[in-house]
Amino acid sequence: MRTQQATLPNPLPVEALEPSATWAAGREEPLRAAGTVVEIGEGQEICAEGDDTDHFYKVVSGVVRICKFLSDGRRQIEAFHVAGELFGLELGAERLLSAEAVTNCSIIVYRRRSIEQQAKSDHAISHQLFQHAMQSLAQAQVHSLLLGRRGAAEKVAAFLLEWTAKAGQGDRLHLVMSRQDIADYLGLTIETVSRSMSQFERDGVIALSGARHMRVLSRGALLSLAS
Amino acid sequence: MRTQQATLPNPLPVEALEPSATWAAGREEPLRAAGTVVEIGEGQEICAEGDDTDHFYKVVSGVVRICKFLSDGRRQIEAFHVAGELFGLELGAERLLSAEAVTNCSIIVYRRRSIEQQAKSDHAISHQLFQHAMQSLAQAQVHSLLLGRRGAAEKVAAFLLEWTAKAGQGDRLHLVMSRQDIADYLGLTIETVSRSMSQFERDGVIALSGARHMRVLSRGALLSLAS
DNA sequence: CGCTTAATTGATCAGGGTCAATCGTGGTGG
DNA sequence: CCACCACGATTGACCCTGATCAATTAAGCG
Repeated sequence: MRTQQATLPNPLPVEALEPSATWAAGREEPLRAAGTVVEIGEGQEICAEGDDTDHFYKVVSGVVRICKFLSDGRRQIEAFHVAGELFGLELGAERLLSAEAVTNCSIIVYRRRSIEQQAKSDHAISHQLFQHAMQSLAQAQVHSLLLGRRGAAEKVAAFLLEWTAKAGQGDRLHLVMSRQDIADYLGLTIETVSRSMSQFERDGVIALSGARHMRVLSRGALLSLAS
Repeated sequence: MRTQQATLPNPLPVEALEPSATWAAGREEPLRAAGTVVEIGEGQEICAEGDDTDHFYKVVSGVVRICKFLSDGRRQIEAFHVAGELFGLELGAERLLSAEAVTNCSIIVYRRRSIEQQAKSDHAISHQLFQHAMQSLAQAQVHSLLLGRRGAAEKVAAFLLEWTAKAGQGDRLHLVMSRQDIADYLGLTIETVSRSMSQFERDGVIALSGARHMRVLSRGALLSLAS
């Protein structure tokens, strides 16, 4: 009874908690009712480290970043989440990570207690939560791999590929996040990210039009850069 | 830990089914007798990238490393697993990561299909799988943080702290893995790991006796190094 | 007791961080 | 509508940490 999601592509197939063909019949989307839609402005905090974990969320539209602030002021971005993805679900009583809106966002807020209650009796829900956890895990592992891999160009190339898959339209790509966000996600500085991009442009791999708009001229070059 | 020899179909203990606990509360092993115990020699491969995911595992004794081999020969270690921990569970049909025995190991092999079957009817099992996934996720996030954080000394200090917690006895610590393993886990080279340790010793933070055995003289110093 | 492999140490080099200046873009108000 | 401003991004110069190359030293192990 496992879903037949063979290899997981980058845009996570989180139909979780949505009425799917399999489960919808006879079961009127209980989670939809359990959640409240909320609008969040760009840059606003959704939840913070230390908060209690009595809620979790799903992105309806926009992009959310999950991050950790270190004692010396540095910030590490653990993940970005796009429409359809869950976030903010943690085991402990206190959050270890915070979440912020990269863009204006519309999100659904779920009460953990009530979903937890339903998960006990409704196997479809617990299964979907499990799927979510495993997919987040896979994504976190890919991220670790990315961070461990030396080479600034490799990292930036991998990042661009990740986002052509998530948010690319043909060869066009619009990055909604700042260079600082990218740097904090890749464990680099904004200067290095910027230099890598400029180098890609000089090499004819991408064509920038403004800092956040570009065309991917050679996907193959990016792929081989990202090894 | 607990030894288990039984390989018979699982007579599930009713008491293992959910008490009033939240999903955060770890429960006793509902998986107990559903797998077969296997012995693995040091350095042996347990499963490899590309294998199909029809089994997963639990460490009974010894230490296992989860790793990814890159095209250029570099190796990245995603995680180490010790007694009691599950590993090798993936959503896709093909493995993205491989697992190897760091030391001689005793592990339990579970058939994924059959556990999935049981999880459908036994909420305790699906609950435990979910817990495992969430815990692995948290661990992967900590690892990302470690890799993203610059500073060789910070990384090595954090690694030592991690293992004093996992395998330390008082101030004594025996590392079962090679410098290469440590380096591949931290995204450093063996030389840099070695230099950091030597520096710690010069600073009176640790006292080495052999490469893999040491006493932690100043836990506080390690904590502040790891910030 | 030698042989093999792991670990340490040293010398050098380069990738990327840091500091600083400049450019560009978008937003605001005159 | 345009000038100005503020902030983000780019570029350059320099430096420093950690990688690389190479040589010892230590440690297991038959």
